[in-house]
Parts: sequence; structure tokens; C-alpha cells
Amino acid sequence: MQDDLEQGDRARARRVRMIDVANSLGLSRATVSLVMRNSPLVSAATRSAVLAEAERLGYIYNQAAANLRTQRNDLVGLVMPDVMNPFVAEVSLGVQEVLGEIGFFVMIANTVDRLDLQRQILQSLVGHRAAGVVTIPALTSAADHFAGIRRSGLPTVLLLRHIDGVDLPFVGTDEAGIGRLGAEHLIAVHGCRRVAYFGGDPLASPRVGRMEAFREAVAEAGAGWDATWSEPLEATADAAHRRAADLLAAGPPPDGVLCHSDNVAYGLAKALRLGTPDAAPCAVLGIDDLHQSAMWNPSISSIATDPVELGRVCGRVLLAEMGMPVEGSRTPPPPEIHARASCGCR
Amino acid sequence: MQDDLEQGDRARARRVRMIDVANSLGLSRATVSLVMRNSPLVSAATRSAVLAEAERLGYIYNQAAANLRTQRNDLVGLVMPDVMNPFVAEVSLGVQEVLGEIGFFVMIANTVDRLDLQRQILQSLVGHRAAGVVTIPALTSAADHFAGIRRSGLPTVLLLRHIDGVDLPFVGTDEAGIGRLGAEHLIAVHGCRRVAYFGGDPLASPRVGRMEAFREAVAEAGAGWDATWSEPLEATADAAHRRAADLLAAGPPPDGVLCHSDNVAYGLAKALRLGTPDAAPCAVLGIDDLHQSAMWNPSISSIATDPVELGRVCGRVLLAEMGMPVEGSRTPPPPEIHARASCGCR
DNA sequence: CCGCCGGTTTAGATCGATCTAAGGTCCATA
DNA sequence: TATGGACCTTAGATCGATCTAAACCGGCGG
Repeated sequence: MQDDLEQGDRARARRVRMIDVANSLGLSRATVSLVMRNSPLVSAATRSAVLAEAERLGYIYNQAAANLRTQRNDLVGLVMPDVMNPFVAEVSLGVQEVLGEIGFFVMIANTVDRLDLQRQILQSLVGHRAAGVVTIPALTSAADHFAGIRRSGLPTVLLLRHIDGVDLPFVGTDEAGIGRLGAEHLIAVHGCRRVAYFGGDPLASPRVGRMEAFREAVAEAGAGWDATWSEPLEATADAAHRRAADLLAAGPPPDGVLCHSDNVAYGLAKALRLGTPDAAPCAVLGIDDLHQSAMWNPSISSIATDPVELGRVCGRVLLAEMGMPVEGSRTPPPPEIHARASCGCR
Repeated sequence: MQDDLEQGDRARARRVRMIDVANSLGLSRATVSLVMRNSPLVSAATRSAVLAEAERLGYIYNQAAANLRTQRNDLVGLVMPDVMNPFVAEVSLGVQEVLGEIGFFVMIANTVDRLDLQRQILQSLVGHRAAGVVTIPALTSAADHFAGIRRSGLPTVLLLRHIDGVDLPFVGTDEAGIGRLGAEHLIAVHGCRRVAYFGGDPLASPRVGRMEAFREAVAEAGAGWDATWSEPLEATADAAHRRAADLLAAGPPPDGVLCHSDNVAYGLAKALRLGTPDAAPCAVLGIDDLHQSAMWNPSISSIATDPVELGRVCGRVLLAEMGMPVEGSRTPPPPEIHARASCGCR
């Protein structure tokens, strides 16, 4: 509508409240309130009269005021470092599915992996008395960044990135399983003799778990480990591309690589000129199985944990944390390998 | 709405309010309130005493209660059909940048392109008395789906998808410009003789504007139009891949194609076996310039509108709608072409 | 000694809803 | 004619903050 400095006044004067509906019918606020909440305590005649009058006056139920009174809130916050990451976006679908179904209102806040924004957003959610929070902590988060939220009592679930010393429920993928699956595929199926774990921020907790299990399985199978190619690295296609190009200039690559993510695999595949006749022989595996990986040239093999189901699990854990009855699994789904062309399976 | 949950006990007993801080110091609520809002009306001594006591008692300011009293709210909702679309995700960054800076709290809600969810979410935001909304309408939206939000007076900006008959501010990319740019590049630069506009949902308003301008420019330049390849189509890589494969089986492709999005271009490139020796000669152009397009094999040429800046513009338009002072441009940035290998530029 | 002044502080109403405990009808039963 | 109960409705307190208008206080000029 129109806007002015007077907008406040106008709105205040014009805004229709419960009491207006009540007065206009000669009823009390309480009765109108009961109607708005579908209580069985009010007669059918009154109910329809109230609904009609509310509609006529343009009354809009004020959920915020109700929340204040009931000490209850339907807002659940998803606090994520990177909304653009499709894996993360799919996880949010699962959370929304589980929580939305029973009346919660799920919204996503983007920290852009910045600590200051993360702090501000969590603070806001506490201040708004949100019902709960699911968060993938920013990379540089430490335990004391969650002391505040712990103290506030706001039900919170940590997702994907584990932080030592934080006493909050954690939901993540089976990193060790991913590492073992990768090692097995590269060595047992493709007979690789020298492998590496490529990319991933050194601070990212998934990297640690995966790489450790991967390396162990590689050693057990008697294959070689390329430490140079396994140095940590920002997990973007671009960074991976540049690093791989540099390393290739210095010498031949390992013959099998497990990449920290599909995005990293894209960069590596480009640097290796995979899919062209002059490509070096190297089996490439990604992690996440983004939709686009099947379309890539060559199609990218990838290890996937069903992200939507992971989100559902997360939602259920949060429900439990809020003290509500929960049905369905609370264990993350196991990783699976989707073998395509980049490792030589097709 | 929700059913009763019984979390009251613990929280009610433990919760610290403003009055607790006040009592504990022998002050009034009003004074504590002034301190919490950094008012200059309180003495320095009182201020620090209050802050210390608040900290000691673990007091947490209740933003929701304050919002009720002041009839003001800091929550701005971004209502989007597809959080997973990287273009959309980047737009959200721009909105957040402009609004976050002046104290608004931006959160994203995902409609998954479903009308019922969109209705429910918008309803929720109105009910929560949000400060404003930026929304990309669901594909099947009609004017009357926005009648409610219009009547409520909630400041709203429509993004990217235009809907006839809705009297709300709209921010979108220059679709006609994109179409002309594509035509010019394919025909003037690459000498294409027969072109098409590939993919895009028939209901998507951007498709209409782009294709119309594209087709017009193509006709003006004297090139041919391939109507079969220009049929509408769901805008995913997968759907594009299947459709292109079908059409290729029936006959040769046009020699120049403007794709509805980069995702569509990925599918088409795969079907054409672009980047391999046996590829049909066809210049492919995407739209959006996703980060991954430069990594693709071959790298995908794309027409881009800076999504972050588009988001900023959107934020500014919303501010104006809310009656706040605004600085900076309120016109979307012009599209640019990023020429790479898929059209033959490299 | 009084009135006034600027700097602080406060009591009480208010935002828009819910909740509790009590109050009215109406009718069947004692 | 009471009495009790089922059914519906309501007054007033309450949630946790802000706002308005008034009060307090030490000092200063008249």
C-alpha cells in the first residue's frame, strides 16, 4: 500500500484485531480465539458467524502474538554455510519434509561460512525464541561459539561438520564408510597401484574421517599413497583445476584419485583432460553425486549418501531434542557408489 | 496450526526476563529496556551495572515480544521455488547483503515450486507480521494467489517470474536483451543459418520474453528458425538430454542453439557429444553462467546477468516498498555474454 | 526559600493474542 | 421445584517487551 512516515499510524488505526471481530458480533475475544484455533468448544453457528465476519473485516490472525502468549514457536531455522551447494540444498528438503508435515515453519539462513554472520544468525534465532535449529557450523567454528546456544536451551542439531567439545547432538554421513568404499573400488575393481585423496579444506571434519579410513584401507590392500596429491585444498572446481594443473606439470598423476566432492572432481577431470584421447590414465571418483555428474563428459563416478534422507534423519533428531514423539530412523543412510565413466567403469 | 506440546515446565521456570534483571538491581523494567536498546538516556554507571547483571543472570533479550509492542519486525522472507538452483542461491546473497546491512534478518523458504506450499508460506509470513517478502512465484501461480498478500499490505517484491495482473513491484532480468544478445552472437559471430531456443517450461515468463526477442532478431538477420527444437520443455539437464537425443535420432540439429539455462545446455552438449570428434557442428549457448560452466568439457558459453547484483536491486526495491530511504541502483544489470568453447569461440 | 532545569528513572497502559476459572443456558432427572 | 451436567461463553490475568507522561534530584538564579 502507500507508504509514509505515517504508515505506522495508519496501520495501527486500520489493523483489524481479534477484538474487532468480537465486538462487531457482540462476542468476546476468547470465543473468536477458540474459533481461530478450531476448538471444538464453540458452537457451529458461532463458528461460521465468526469466520464470515473475520473474512468481511479482513482480519489476519497474528501468529507472533499467539507465540508470545503460548511460549511456543513454529519457526525452525536451518543455518547453513552455503545454500548454493546442491548437496546442502537437498538436505534441507528432507528436514523440511519431516518438520513441515507436523506444522513447523522451516526457514533457511545463510552464513556464507562467516563466523560473524553465524553468530549473529544464531543469536537472532535465540532472540526470536525459535523452536529449534539445525546447523552446519562454519568451517572455523570452535566449541565456544556454541556455548551461547547451549546455555539458551534452544534445541539444536549439528549437521555434517563435527566440532570437538560441543555437547550437542550430531548428524553426519558415514565418513569412514565413504573412505573404505572409495579405496575398495579404486583398488579391487580398477587395480590402481598408487592413489590419493584430492581436495577438501584442512579444517573440514568430513575430510579427516574419510581420508583416514581411505588411507588405512589403501595400506591394507598394499597400494601406494601419494602424499603430494593428498594435500588439503579449498573444495571448489576452480581451485582443484589449478592445483591439478600445477601437479601435472611436475610429473604424472596417481592412477586413482578419490576427490573430496564432485565439484573437486570436475576441476580434476578438466585438468586431466579426461574424456579426450590424450588423457593420463587415472580413475577419478567424486563424492556427493550431484545431479550434474551424470551429464558430465565423461560422466563422473561418485559416492553418495542420500541427502534427502540425511535431512529427514536430522529433522527427526531435532524433534527428539525438542521432546516430541518421533517415528522413523535416526541413523544416517549408508553411502553408495554410483559407478560411471570417470573411473573407467563405463 | 499446531497441537499442544508440553515444553512449558523447564523453560517457564528457568527463563530470565527483563523484570528479573531490574528487580535484582532495584531498578525498573523501563531502565533495563533502555539499556538493552542502547538509549543515551541512561547513565553510564547504570548501563554497565545492567549489562553485567544481565550477563550474570543469563538474560536473553526477547526480540519477539519487542516486535509485538513496536509493531515492527526485522524478518524478511525470501520465498523461492528452488533453493538448489545456483542462480537463485546467488540472488539471495545480494538480497541478504543489502538488507542484512541495515539490520534485517533474511531467511529463505523453499516452495519446491508447489502452489500449496507457496500459499502456506506466504500466509505464515503475513501471520508472523514479517517486514517484507521477496518471492519468485511458483510456475503455476496466477494473479489471485497474490490477492491475499496484496490485501495484507505486507511489502512484497516479485522476482524473475512475472505474473499478469498482479499489482506488485517486479524485478527481473532483461529477457529481451538476452534473446537479442544470443541471436547476435550465434548469427553475426558464428554465422549460424538455422537456430532454435531450446528448453524452458512453457509457463515460465522469462522464456516468453527471451524467445520472442530471440526469434525476432533471428528473422531480422535472415536466419532460419527451427520450431521443432524450440518446443518448451522442463528446464533440467536430464530432460534436455533425452529430448535432444530423440530429436537427433530423427535428423540433424540446427547449427546454433540458445538454451533456456546452463543446465539445459549441459544436457544438450552431452546428447550432441560436444567435445568429441564425432560431434555434430552446432554452436551451443547457455543462460545463467553457473560457476561450473567454465569447467565443463567443452566449457559452456553462457549469457549472464550478475545474480548478486540482481539480488541487491531486489533488496533496494523492497526497501523502497517498505518506505525506507534507499541508495543505489534500482534497475537490474544488463546481460553479458561469456564466450567459451561450446559455441566455437575457443 | 522557591521555582526551574536538565539529566535520569519510573508507574501504568499497551501491543494482540491465550488461558484459567467461573458464569450462563437449557434440559433431563430426582 | 430443585439439582446436576453438558454445552457454550466470558472477564481478567498474563506472555515480555515498549511507550508516554510524570516524578525525582541536585544545583542554580532570583
